[in-house]
Amino acid sequence: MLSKRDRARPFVRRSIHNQILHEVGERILRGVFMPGDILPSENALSDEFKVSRPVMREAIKVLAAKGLVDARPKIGTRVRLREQWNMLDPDILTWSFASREAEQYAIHISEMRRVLEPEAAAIAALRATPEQIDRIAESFAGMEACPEDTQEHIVHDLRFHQGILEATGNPFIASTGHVIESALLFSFKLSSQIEGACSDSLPRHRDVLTAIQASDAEGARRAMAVLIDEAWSGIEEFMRKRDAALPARH
Amino acid sequence: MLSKRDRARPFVRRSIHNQILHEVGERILRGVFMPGDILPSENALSDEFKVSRPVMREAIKVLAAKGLVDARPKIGTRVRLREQWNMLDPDILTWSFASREAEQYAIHISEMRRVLEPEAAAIAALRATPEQIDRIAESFAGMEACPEDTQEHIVHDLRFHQGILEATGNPFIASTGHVIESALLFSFKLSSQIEGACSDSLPRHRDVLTAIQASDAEGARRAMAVLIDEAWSGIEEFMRKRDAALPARH
DNA sequence: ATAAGACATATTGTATGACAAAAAATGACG
DNA sequence: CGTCATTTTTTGTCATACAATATGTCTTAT
Repeated sequence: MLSKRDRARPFVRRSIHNQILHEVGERILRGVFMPGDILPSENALSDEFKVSRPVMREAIKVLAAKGLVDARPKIGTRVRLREQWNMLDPDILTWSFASREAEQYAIHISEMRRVLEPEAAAIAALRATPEQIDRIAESFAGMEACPEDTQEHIVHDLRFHQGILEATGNPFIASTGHVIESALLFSFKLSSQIEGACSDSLPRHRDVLTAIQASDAEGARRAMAVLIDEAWSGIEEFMRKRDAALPARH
Repeated sequence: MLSKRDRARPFVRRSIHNQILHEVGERILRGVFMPGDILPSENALSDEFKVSRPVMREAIKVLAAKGLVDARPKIGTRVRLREQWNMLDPDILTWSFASREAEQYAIHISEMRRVLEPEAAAIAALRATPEQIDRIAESFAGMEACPEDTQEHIVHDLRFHQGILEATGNPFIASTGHVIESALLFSFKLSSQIEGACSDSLPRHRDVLTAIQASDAEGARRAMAVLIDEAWSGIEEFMRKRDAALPARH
């Protein structure tokens, strides 16, 4: 039942509970279960997924914890309105990109990066400890070592940005790392669909790194802004190309 | 067992499962269970709280969903490192302010507001629909109607800021509303401890509103920055006063 | 006929007990 | 002494039963 999706996501999903959580969560994000809808009863769901009710309940409780649903006796489990969803939850971010509006989400996430990361870089430039700077520098070295558009490159890229967020010393800003992660994964998925056109973002990353090493807040802010803008226009270009190739979309 | 805390939090906690979730979550944030620690086994915990194991498990699963713990067979349920916690989760935000580092968290949250909200106001100034502007204006009217430092005033204040976040049209930015909420609740709790000194933030709010109504992005950005800075310096002043009054603080 | 109240009903909430699976610790054997 | 099987502990899963809750219906009295 989940075979296709399982192949797409390499990491193991140990527990049955987890598989079901992701399946139902994705259904909600994909609009199979719409906001305001009442989910099938726990019994019906546990029948459908061939699991016991406790397992089903654990999954539903987790969905409720993320703000996706609201369970009440006699009423049932209702899908909450989108405004109530905790879009910054890592799982919800993942599921978002399985929905039909994935590109809309990408646009919004990019906008959020544009708000957060330049400022984070500026703060990091002022506060980063030597160890934190080292970690950012190592990530950059890793990016240089791996060819762009490879899985490994993405990992280092992510570490680079996450390292900056953590170097702000602000745990709340650091927690937005998941947002950046999903953005990078999306751009990777997209760019792997089209040949060539690697934007070569290394010089921009270097600018950010050197500014942070020099405790140059203003420079870090600007370099990061340029980096994100370029990355985003690269993605936009991809999408335009793809739309031109496939004129009959929807 | 939970009576003191129950009195402090007016809203009902329907299910036992929920009470336990909050109790254990708060213990983790308070450092009773430290990162790296293994929680007592499910059986031990369900005994302590006098609940069945399924209920205990549901609570633990929710904690795991928020990134606080990681359960594994034979190993147990380990408290994850703080960097792994999803600090933007509404519950974790709430529990944070029950910890001894509440004021540190407040500082960090304020910094995050300083990053997010001015930009959000600028975006909202460009994109807000008439209905969204109406909602912001109504919230402002509500703030004018209620005396500062009342529960009602806080509610309208929160709606004001949340309305701006939603008016960005960006669901991820809108989801940061919980961060602002916890900041407002904290400042309310703090200011209710000390008499007088209402900072009178109404004029600043009006500045933001009029800028948004005029689609003046730059004006909205600056007005919001001023608003947050003033609010924060008010809080700082409170804390200084209190520290002066209670010199023997650990 | 209408309105108020009691009751049936469906759904989530909680409890109990048992077994499966996994992984670490232990002990036996080469 | 090292390697492999065994034991053991903890979470993972299942099955079933009953309690609590809120909706909707149905009865009854005015």
